[in-house]
Amino acid sequence: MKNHITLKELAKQLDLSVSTVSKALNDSPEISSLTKKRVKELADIHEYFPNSFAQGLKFKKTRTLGVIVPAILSNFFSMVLDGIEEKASQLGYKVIICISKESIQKEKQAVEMLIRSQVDGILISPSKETQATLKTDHLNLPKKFDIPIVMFDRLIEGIEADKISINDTLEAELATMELINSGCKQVCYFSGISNTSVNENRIEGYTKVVTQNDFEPKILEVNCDNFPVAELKKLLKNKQLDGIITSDELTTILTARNILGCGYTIPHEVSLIGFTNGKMGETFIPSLTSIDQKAKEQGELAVSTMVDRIEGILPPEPVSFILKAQIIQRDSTRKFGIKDDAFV
Amino acid sequence: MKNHITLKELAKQLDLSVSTVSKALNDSPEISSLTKKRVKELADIHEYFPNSFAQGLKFKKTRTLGVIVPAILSNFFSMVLDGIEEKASQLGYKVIICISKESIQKEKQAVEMLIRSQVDGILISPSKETQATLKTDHLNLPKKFDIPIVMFDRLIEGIEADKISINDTLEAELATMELINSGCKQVCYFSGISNTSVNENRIEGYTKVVTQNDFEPKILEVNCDNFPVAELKKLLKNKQLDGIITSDELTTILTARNILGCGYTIPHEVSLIGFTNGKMGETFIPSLTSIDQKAKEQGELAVSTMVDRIEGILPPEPVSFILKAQIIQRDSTRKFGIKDDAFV
DNA sequence: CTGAAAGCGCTTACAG
DNA sequence: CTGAAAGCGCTTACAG
Repeated sequence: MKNHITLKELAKQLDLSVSTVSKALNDSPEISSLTKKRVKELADIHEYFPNSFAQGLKFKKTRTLGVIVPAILSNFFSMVLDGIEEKASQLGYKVIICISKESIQKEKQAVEMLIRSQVDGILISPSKETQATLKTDHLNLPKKFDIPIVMFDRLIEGIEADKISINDTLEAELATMELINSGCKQVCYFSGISNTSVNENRIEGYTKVVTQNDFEPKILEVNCDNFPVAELKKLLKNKQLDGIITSDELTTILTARNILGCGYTIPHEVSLIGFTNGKMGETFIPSLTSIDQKAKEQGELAVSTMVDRIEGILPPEPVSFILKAQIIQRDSTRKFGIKDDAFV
Repeated sequence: MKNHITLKELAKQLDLSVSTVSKALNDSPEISSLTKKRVKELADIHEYFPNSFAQGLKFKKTRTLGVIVPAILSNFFSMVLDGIEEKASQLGYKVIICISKESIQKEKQAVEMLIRSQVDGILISPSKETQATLKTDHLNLPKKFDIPIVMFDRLIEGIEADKISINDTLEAELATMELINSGCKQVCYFSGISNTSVNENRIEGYTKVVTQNDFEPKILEVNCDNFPVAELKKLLKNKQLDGIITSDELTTILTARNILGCGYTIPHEVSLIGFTNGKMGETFIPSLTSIDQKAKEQGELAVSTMVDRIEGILPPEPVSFILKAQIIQRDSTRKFGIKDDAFV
């Protein structure tokens, strides 16, 4: 930063005033084209960049967005970040990324840090802890500084923020129906992401459809560090399980592994649809039918919504966008029309 | 940002001067403790944060690091980023993340943007295009502005930068030996990341060991969007392949899938060791023996090295750190001591 | 068409 | 112990 040439220095070398140099560089119509040319040439030679602090002090805009995600070692959030980065750089915004590690404490620190850095807006998917405790004071802070928030994927009611998500309830309904239509009698929901709005919505959708079909809803909590094999085995043995909706990529893969490990076949004995469509499910054998949550699109839309908000294009009331997810048919489900043995 | 209270405003309300308020907030010994108390209380009430632009203008330090990675949808780089973010936030640094998408053009834009944002340092793993063309002018730019660079994983000679990596040549040698020791006669290298220093080093190590063992080195270029199944099948059929080193996670998984798809068994007919240890390989059936490249550690070390550099702790000459990778034994390789049928 | 001046919000040597 | 002043690098209304 030492050698950063300044307007002052440029002005001195050109024997002009700082104001003139500034205007020339900004292509002000006030300045003669000859002067502009001289100024720009020298600026090029010295690789002049305007000092962004000075500009920030003036304009009170940083063209920087803060992003807070619960994790980065997650295909879903990686894809969201990919979308965010791509759209932001396309629109000329920088992105500061913070990872809350599902901790409300780290999330709060991140919010404060981003405010102090004067980001123009904050994009956030809240931590599990925040969603579980509903302690959201720190999420109301940015508003006090006039910094808008866009929440994505995991949403919290009562926070003034624009919201981007899919309809998790509906998508869980559709996935459950899909399994039932393909002949499943005992569809369970395997949850590896407790304490998230997303999970609760999916359970709601799942439960609704299962109940309508006179089945008993059955939810298994999965700790990915210690998969509940015994429970799975019991369900399989007692014939209480022939279809599964899983909540996230890792849970999906581990579930599939363990089903095969217990000696059952997929999709014949057990069918499986997993939330989040990623490489892991795609490359598993058999490849897994997955729900594409439009991660990248959520990221892109979060950014463009934020930029619209910053630029005052949006109405004052928060807006919500709900993207349509999509079931990607692969080999962990039986195809429609091909009936289960029981129906033959 | 509108409601951001300033020192001036605070001073007015307290009937003090701006200087006194500033000093009080910074705990200067010049200020009486009573005054400090009054000032701090009011600052708390108004949730005062110092304006980081103004501070930046003064101190010429932003406590912000720029990071440029080729991709984020990669387990390896996600883990590096995880390490970077964790260490940086621990040391009180913010992180601006840019993704080059393996394009020299995007990489150059990112460098310029980061310079303009006056980051205190830049951490970079260069794009394939940069490594292939060796056009590195844009990587010499930061030095002109006294912004230090730390390169990680993929390195380029001749750039003044601190460097963090593993010894890819050595690790490829060890992996190749491991396969040979377990009885493989025809070890191939499958490359999905051409045009990277990392890849070339691995090929070098692989070639050395294979040649020493009087085998013919054989390298297959893998395009992950269009896996060369025909070539694989031919190699398998002609018995030219019973062991594989793969260059990256996706190539590894696709290779394993296709071997099984061709009707061969892993590890009995073909053994496999893959670079990059991630969830995909761990959860594959069979689980895949992988080389843990210490991704997170590379990220953490890149940050702490950068901070040492910024704080002037390091000697003026660039330093290099080489981390030791580790082979994680899983089920895609035969165990030592269990000889191949041929040896019984 | 060019320039002097004020101001963005902060810090810090210097006075008192 | 407190405050006036200068300065960080930029922009922009205002004068000339």
